[in-house]
Order: sequence, then C-alpha cells, then structure tokens
Amino acid sequence: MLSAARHFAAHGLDGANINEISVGAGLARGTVYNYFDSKLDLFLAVIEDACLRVARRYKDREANAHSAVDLRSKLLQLLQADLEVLREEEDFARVFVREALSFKPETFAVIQKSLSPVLEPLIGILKSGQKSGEIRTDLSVEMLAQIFLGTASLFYVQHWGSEGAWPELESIPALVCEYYLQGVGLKA
Amino acid sequence: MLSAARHFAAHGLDGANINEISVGAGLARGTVYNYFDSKLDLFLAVIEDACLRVARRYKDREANAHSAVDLRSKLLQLLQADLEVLREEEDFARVFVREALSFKPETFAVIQKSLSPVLEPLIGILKSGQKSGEIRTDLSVEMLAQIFLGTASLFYVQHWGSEGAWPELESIPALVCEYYLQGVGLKA
Amino acid sequence: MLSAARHFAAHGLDGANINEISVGAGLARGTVYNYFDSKLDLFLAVIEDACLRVARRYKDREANAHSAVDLRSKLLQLLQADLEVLREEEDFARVFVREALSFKPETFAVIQKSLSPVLEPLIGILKSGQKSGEIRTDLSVEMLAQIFLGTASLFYVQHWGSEGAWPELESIPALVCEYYLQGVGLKA
Amino acid sequence: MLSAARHFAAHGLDGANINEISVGAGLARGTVYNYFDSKLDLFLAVIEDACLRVARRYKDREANAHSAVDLRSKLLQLLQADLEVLREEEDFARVFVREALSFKPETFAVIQKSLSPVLEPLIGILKSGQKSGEIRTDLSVEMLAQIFLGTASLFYVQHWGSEGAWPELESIPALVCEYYLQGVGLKA
DNA sequence: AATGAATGAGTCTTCATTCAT
DNA sequence: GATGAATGAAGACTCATTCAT
Repeated sequence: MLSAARHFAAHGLDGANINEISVGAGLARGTVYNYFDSKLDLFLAVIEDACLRVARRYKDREANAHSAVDLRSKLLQLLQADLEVLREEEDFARVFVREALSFKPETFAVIQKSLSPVLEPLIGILKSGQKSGEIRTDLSVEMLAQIFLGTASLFYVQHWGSEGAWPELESIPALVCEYYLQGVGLKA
Repeated sequence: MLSAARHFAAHGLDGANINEISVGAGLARGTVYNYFDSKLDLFLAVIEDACLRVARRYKDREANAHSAVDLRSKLLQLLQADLEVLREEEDFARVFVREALSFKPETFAVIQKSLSPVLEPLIGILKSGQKSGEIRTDLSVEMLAQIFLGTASLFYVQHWGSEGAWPELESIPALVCEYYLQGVGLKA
Repeated sequence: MLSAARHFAAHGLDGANINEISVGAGLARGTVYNYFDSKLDLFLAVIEDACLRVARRYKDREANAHSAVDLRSKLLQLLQADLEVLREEEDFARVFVREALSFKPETFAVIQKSLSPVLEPLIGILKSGQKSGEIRTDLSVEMLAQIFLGTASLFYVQHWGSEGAWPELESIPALVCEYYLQGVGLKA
Repeated sequence: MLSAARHFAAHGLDGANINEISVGAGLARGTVYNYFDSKLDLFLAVIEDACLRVARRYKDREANAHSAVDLRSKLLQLLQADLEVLREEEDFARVFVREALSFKPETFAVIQKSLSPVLEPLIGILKSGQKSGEIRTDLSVEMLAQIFLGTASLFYVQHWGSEGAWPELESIPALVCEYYLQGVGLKA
C-alpha cells in the first residue's frame, strides 16, 4: 500500500492516520491490518521499500555504465540514481529523509539497517577514493559515507522546506558532489 | 517551563505528553495552561527560546572577541558559541535541530523566523568571505548560510544518533568548518 | 472441527478466535462458516458433542457392567466413564466445565439441555439410592444430581487450576464419591 | 467505581464494556482511566475489593462472637458472613465466583492471592477441626479449605443459574455446612 | 496562581462475518 | 466445497484541554 508513503511523508510516523491511509488506498480501515501488523510495521515496510528501490536502481545504472571512471562521476551516478527514484516516488523519499534525520531510538536502528543496500556500493566507491588519494583518510569510510548521505539529505530538505524554490531537484546531485568534495571554498 | 525542552527533544512534538512535561517541571497537569494556550504554543515557545539563547550567546562572544580575523576563525567562533549553548542546554538543541530538519509546514515558518538572530551575523561573515574571494559567489549568502547551518545540524544529528560515538561534541566545530570550506577532498 | 474444543478450553467463548481455530484445524478462515453459522453456533456444537460423548461412554460401560451393585459403585462407574472421556478429550471437558460454571443466560439453557443424556442415568441411580435409604430424601433427585455433577466439576477445576498439582485425575472419581456421600467429616 | 461489579457480573471480564461501565457510574468514558490503568486492572480491583469485604465482615462477626464453639458453628458463621456480604453486594460476589471457577491463568493467581484474607481464618478453623478429630486428616487443611470454598461457590452458582429457584440464598450456609461435613449420605 | 478530576474526541487495533473466485 | 481478501462495527485506551475549587 504505497499511498501510505504519501501520507507518512506529509504527517510523519506519529501524525499518520491509518484510517486515512486505508481510504486513500481505496480500502477499508481494517484491510491494512491483513498486510501489516501495526502502524509501525507499515511504516518500516515503507522505509525498507524506499531503500530497496534506491539500491536496485543504482545497480541498474552501474550495470549499464561503461564509464564508471573517476570518483566524482561515480558519486554523481549514485546521486542520480537516488534522484531518479526520488522523482518517481518523492513521497517515499520524504518520509525516509524525515525519519532518518529525527534520530528516534525506535526508528534509527531500522533505518540504518535499511540503508545498507545503499551504503554498500557507496562505501566501495569511497574506499577506492581513499586509495587513489582523492579524499581524506583521517576519517573512516563509514563516517565519510554518513557524511555523504547526510549532505544529500540536507539539500533535499532544503528543497522541500523551501517548497522547491532552491535548490531545484535536478541541480542537487551536482551541488552535493561539489560540496562534498570541496566544500564551499574556492580552490587555491 | 524548560523541562519541556528535554521532553520535546526525546519525543518530538506529536509524541510529547503534556502531563509528563508538567510533572517533570514539578507542576500539576493543568498549570501549564496558565502559561501556554496549547501544546503547540508551548512547543513554539521552546523553539524560540532556544534560538534566542544561541543568538545572545553569540553576541556575547562577539563583544569579547578582539581577534575576529579571518573567515575560518569567525565561523569557528560562531560554531563554538553554538556548541557552548548546546552543551548547557542540549535538550533545547535537540528539539530545535529535530524540528528544523523535519520541515513541517506548521513549524517551518516559525523556525525560520526564530533563526534570524543567528543568521544575521552568519550572513555578515559570509558576505565578507565572498568579498575577500575566499568562498564561492555563485550561490547567494542566504543559500550559503542555510548550507552552513544544515551542515552543523548534520554533525549534531550524527552525534546524537550514534549516542555520542562519533563525532564527539568538541570536535564538531572544527569538523564542520573544515568540511564546509573544503569538503572531504584533499587539496591539490 | 474439534480443534475448536482445545481453543475454547483455553480461551473461553469470548476470547476464542475463529481464525486460530480454523488454522488449527488445517482449514482456511472462511471454511468454518460452511459448517457453522456463527461462533456461538460452533461453540454450542462443541458443548453438545462433549455431552454426547460422556453419555455414550457411560452407556457402553453400563452395558458391559455385570456388577452394577451398590450406590457407591454405580456413582463411581459414572465418574469413571466421565473421567475416561475427559482424558481422551480433556479440551472438550474444560470448555464444558468452564461454561457450565459461568452461568451465562446465553449458554446456561443449552448446557442444561445438553446435560440431559448424562443426567438421565444419574437420576436413576439417585432414585434407587433414595429408595434404599442410602441418601437423603429431603432434596429432590434433580437437586442431588446437580450437586453431584457440581462436585465433580469442582474437583476438575481444582485439578486444572492447580495445573495438575492436586488432585490428580485418577484420584478424582474416588474423591468425589467419598465427599459426595459423606462429606469431609469422620464417621462416628 | 462499583457499578463495575454489576457489569462484570453480568458480562464477565472479556465481555465487559468499559464504556458502559463508565456511563453506568455516571462518568465519561475516559474518567475510569484516571483511576485504573486498564480493564484488567479495574477488574482485579473489583475482585480484591470483594475479598476484602468478606474478610472484614468475618472479622467483625468473630469479634462479636461469644460462642465460637464447635466446628459446625464456626463454619456456619463464616458462611453467614459471606452471605451477608453477598446479599449487600451480590454483583461483586457473582463476578468473583464466576472468575474463580473459570481458572484462567491470567486471573487465577490474583484470585488466589485475593482469597487469602478469607482463607486465613478458614484454615484456622479447619486445623482445630482436625485436632479435635471432627474432620478427615488425610487431606491437608489447604485442600480442605479449597473444597469448602468450592462447595459454597457451587451452591451460589446453582442459585444464580436457576435464577433463584433453588437453593434460596438463606438456606445456603446450612446446606453447605451439612454437605461439607457429611455429604448427602445418611448417617448410619 | 495552582490544581487535578473530568471530559470526550480521536486512534489504533481486533475479529466475526461475507462473498467473489 | 474451499478459500482468503475485504469489510466495518466495536472496543480499549490516550491525552490535550477545561474548569470548579
């Protein structure tokens, strides 16, 4: 039931109303409970699904990629896979980012676990980046990955918070890449 | 009622329980309503208060600051003022960051407004940074400011989400400054 | 559907769950309704069945009984027939006793009616007991029968309630007989 | 909230409806929850209260009793204390008996514990009865006490089940005493 | 100004029952 | 005859809010 995503996106986990979700999906109140044990259960399913979509999408891109050359391109590609999913299922994405950044004990663990399919390729990329001397090695790849995803989330939040004023969706991958790799400072 | 902060930090706006807040403040259930019209009202008051504290604290620092020299130092000082407040009233800070990142229509406006005392000096700093050619000029100072605050929030979230594992609070100002100014890439 | 018995025994009429009963019987949720109109209907069928089993079993014993001599022996035999059924279908018995003792208007009538096959021979025994001057005549045989069955139920309840600690099943017929005929007092 | 007793008596624990109980007590739906955490909680409170009433009442009687002579009289007095409470608060009694005889794991333990104020004096009586050689010693006083209370319950159930037809309330103490001490058999 | 009992709308959740396949 | 997805009424429980004291 993927109208749930839209609803969670708009209201968050606590604020969500199972009844409205059901009706929004063209179903009766109780029907949702034939598929999910509880509101939290449904929520987690939505989150997990969102993660899987991103990961799967990225794998597709990777397969088709002849290029897969330098660090910047790889990261960009990851972000574009992300963006692609996000465009198609923006509601999912909003829930996801929202809850990821609200660090509640109940959901934090699950979200971290759900993230793993996305983290895995990312960590691979970052490792090779460290080897090639392109990025700092004083932070572990895990930390660098967290920062990367966090930064991306940040720009999405900015986008949604400003109701699309800035930045526009398309510009986000490039913005994130640039910012991630060299901050806002000018190169000497 | 500043035990409210701790509670909002732990449970969010929706999850918060007015009764627990009252009791936690050594008052009876109904007493809160002599001071605040509603839960949302109390919540916004907490947010506003948190913002004012950061801004006031920064002003104090600025007054005492003889140095205030280069861009990096100024930003660092801002972050340290922020951190100082955060340490003393970590609960406030958590609510604030949490809600700032959840971009709900109801609270977004208020938070943006509350942020202005912090944004003002920051924008000043960034403007001078652009003039001196230290930072990119293809983004407006408002945007740059949002990115700066967002980045700081990000590391705080990381800190709280990992239950203090990484990064430690003290290291955050430096981390943010570095990342903000040059990303994770190595200088050529 | 005789796994229903086990379920009703464990959860009572209200607490029972038609779905679990179905699954426990290797059937799908809806199939039960091809045989029984409602939960109450199924329940009553289970009760009735339990009664019939006891009565039939007693008839078997009676047929085989050459002896059938004195009052005590007859009562003991009845109780042993009862116990025999109870052992084989303890679940049925538990439902039965439980509901018999909860005297709800909805079920009381049915249970009384279902009891008749058991009551009939019992009343015969008691009548002859009264004639032979072995038992009190100031109470009608119907009352004496109720007391007898109630006493037996009591010891079963004790057995189940104590999770088998005391009394043990085998000892119940003798205990009941003794208690029924002479109470806990010592003979003069 | 002692209209709860009437309701529990009529519908049992599972069948009870908190809403109706509230309204029946002249309160709003939620008010009950200011006093009891849950339906079960309220139920247990009702049970406990019923037990305390019986025990207190018996203590009163005991104090006033000059006689307190032979076994039969003592038991009779206990049953009459019981009956007195039962008359005044028949609803309580019905709940109590009903649930005591339904031996559900959830309630059995609590009921046993709630019974202790009643059991204590009873056990004292039975002990002295064993010493004076008036009752059998092959069963422990605890067992004898269970049988005694069970028997009393039995006649109450009979009374309620028959809607007062037989036995009448007043006759129960004597009936129970007689039956308990010498069964239905005639003395030799 | 403080209290806390009372409220009752709002929500999640359960589950007997139906019915198209 | 069997299925199991869908239903929706029903009920336990929560909690922000009010108000008489």
